[in-house]
Amino acid sequence: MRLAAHGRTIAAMTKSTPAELFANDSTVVNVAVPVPLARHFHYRCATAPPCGTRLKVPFGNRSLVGFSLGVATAVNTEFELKPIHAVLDDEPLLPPAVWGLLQWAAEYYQHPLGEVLNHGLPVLLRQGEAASYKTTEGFRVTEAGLAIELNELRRAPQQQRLLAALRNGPMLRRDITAQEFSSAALKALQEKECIESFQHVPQTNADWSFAIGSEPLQLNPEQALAVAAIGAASKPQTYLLEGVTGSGKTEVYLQAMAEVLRKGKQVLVLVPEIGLTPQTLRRFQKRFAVPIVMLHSALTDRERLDAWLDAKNGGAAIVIGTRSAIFTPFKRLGMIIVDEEHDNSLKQQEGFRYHARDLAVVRGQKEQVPVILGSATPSLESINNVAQQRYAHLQLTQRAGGAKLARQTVLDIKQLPLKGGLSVPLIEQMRKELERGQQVLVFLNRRGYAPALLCHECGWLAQCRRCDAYYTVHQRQQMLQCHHCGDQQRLPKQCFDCGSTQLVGRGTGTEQLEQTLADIFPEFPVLRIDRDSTRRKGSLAKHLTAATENKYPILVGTQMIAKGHHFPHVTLVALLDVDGALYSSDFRAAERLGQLITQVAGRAGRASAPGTVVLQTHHPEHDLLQDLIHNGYAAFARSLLRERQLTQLPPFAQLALFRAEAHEAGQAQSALEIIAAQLPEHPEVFVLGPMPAVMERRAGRYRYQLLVQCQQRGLRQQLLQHTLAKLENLPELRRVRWSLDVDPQDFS
DNA sequence: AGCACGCCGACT
DNA sequence: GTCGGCGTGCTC
Repeated sequence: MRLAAHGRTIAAMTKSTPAELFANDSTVVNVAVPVPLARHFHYRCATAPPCGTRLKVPFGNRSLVGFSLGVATAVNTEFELKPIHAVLDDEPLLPPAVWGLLQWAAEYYQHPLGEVLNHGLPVLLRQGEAASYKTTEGFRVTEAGLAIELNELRRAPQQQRLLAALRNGPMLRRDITAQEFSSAALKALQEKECIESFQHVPQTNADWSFAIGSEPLQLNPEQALAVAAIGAASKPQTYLLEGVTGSGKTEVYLQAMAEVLRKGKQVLVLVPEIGLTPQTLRRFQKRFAVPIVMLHSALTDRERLDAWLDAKNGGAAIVIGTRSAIFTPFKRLGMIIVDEEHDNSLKQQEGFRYHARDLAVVRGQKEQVPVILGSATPSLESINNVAQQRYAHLQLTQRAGGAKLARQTVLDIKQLPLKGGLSVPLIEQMRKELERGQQVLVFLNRRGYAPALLCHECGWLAQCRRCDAYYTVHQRQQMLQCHHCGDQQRLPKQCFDCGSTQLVGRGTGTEQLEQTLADIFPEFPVLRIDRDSTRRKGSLAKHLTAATENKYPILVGTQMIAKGHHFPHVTLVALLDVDGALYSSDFRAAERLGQLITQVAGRAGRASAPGTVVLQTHHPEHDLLQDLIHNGYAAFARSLLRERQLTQLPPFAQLALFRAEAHEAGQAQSALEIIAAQLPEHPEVFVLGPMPAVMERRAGRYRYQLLVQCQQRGLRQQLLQHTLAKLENLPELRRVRWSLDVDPQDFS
């Protein structure tokens, strides 16, 4: 139906065919459809569904759920429009604040509105489910069922058992079948009219009463000041709560929240990863006797929708969730808390690449609620926003209970022999600590046995066939594994090049470190915590609990242990290899290293046993390390910030990164050249590239990048908008995968 | 993103 | 002779 002869504008259609003029579907509605296309689509309908309601619409030969954007004006199309299939909501699905936030985000991140709107919804709503609790069938005993003697059913033991169970209270069908009652027994009892079915509706109360569970803790002066400042603000604003590890940030959150909850308002808490939430949840539950809802990945789609509805209807007082929870609708939002605001996992790294912390600040402004960004190691962006007086600064410099911050030391390992990554002085220091009955934490950010497999005779290294990377040796599984594309193969016995059997692992991973430590300290059990040792569900929590008890004097871990958990018995923390980040090409490497070291150091110690941190390095004199160790993260971060200003890097410049991937390097590169050619010349805009990504080939694809650097956000916005519109239909770009990342966090 | 249409290899 | 590989083009 694309032929011009068949094509008619709406105007022409209504003029030429009077029958259609009076047809029921003469209105045209604008629809945002969840496809990666930066345009909207028009459909016919009788009366335009209100803007913000979901519609079911035909799209190609499939049927999609999209959002009504209201009546379309100036429709002039060559196509005959299709009618919408159905209107799914009576009223706009999202409250204006969330709708506005999603519109804002689509524009800011230059991502198609249809996909952005879709992203803000629980899966079931994306699929067109009604935005309501689902009633489920339940069963309860009748008068007759109560009157009957259980003995009368002795010849039907199944029925007897079920009736007895139901006499204790009604049950849902799914619980009945889950408890191994037969559905035949259920049916039989129902036919005897001993039981009846009813529709169970989940609790939908839109209100909760505020009650304190446990008493608030006594605040130190700094904490009290922070809580008071948040409570006393005449106008809601954003706060950066910068508190050293163990300074009691959570207590400040709790007491600031109490005020909000007391007024009957709801609180949204964003956490970087869900590994932390059981702890946080327990603490919140203990303090407040109010409904708390968690949004985590283990929920079923229905549970997630129910939680979403609880927030929207006002039934949930507190919602704790990861980054996508920033789009949760609330009936009476009163505060947003972003814990560990520096954490990279708050930025989505695929598709719709938004930063939940930044959106939290935008949402706080839109809804006029205070936003608290908390961290022991704030991002340079947030520190700069404090300096620019966009955020209020709240500082906690004292550790709770008088605990001292760990003493940080540098251990020069130049020319020292290493045993599985450990230097002799470190081993001796560990031995001292262990023999005093203390716990030791060894941090190594590399899982597996060894990061490469080397032929001792010819120097050959086992290289991934799909990436510019070496395979990691996994000894226990007898496998080679590429940590970049997931490719696996059996551990070879012979060199592919010279056939030698002298194959050895080069470098050290946590698996090897665990073994080495077990050999050196046979009397002290070792516990390893990394993605490999905690693969099974719930085993991370189990490992973390085991680590806090004193059963394992030696802890080995990766990134995973750097977050949230506190190990009070640990008095010595060793970081084995921090050198990689010192000379990285990524301008954020130093910031991340400082955060990592400080966070890992903060896992240790308590009042009676302050900790020591040992950094093994080949560059003990490096300015970054010296600055961090002698002046602490706060000062370190501020000197990095000055450096960023001199070099005109974020937060003093606004970046956007185009990425392209293709099976041939030339394709990826020329795609970005085409994009670069579309970028308008401007004296305040710098374009860098196209250049190959740090790992040029990954999973069989060549990857290139094009960096756009701007002084002003507004300028960047205009520029990107203008450019993307032109890219829309370029046939040269169709063969490659390309994407745009606004405020890129990670350049890999 | 999906999904169909469309031209070239290893299989009943 | 077909089933199916993924290149390329379109979606109101």
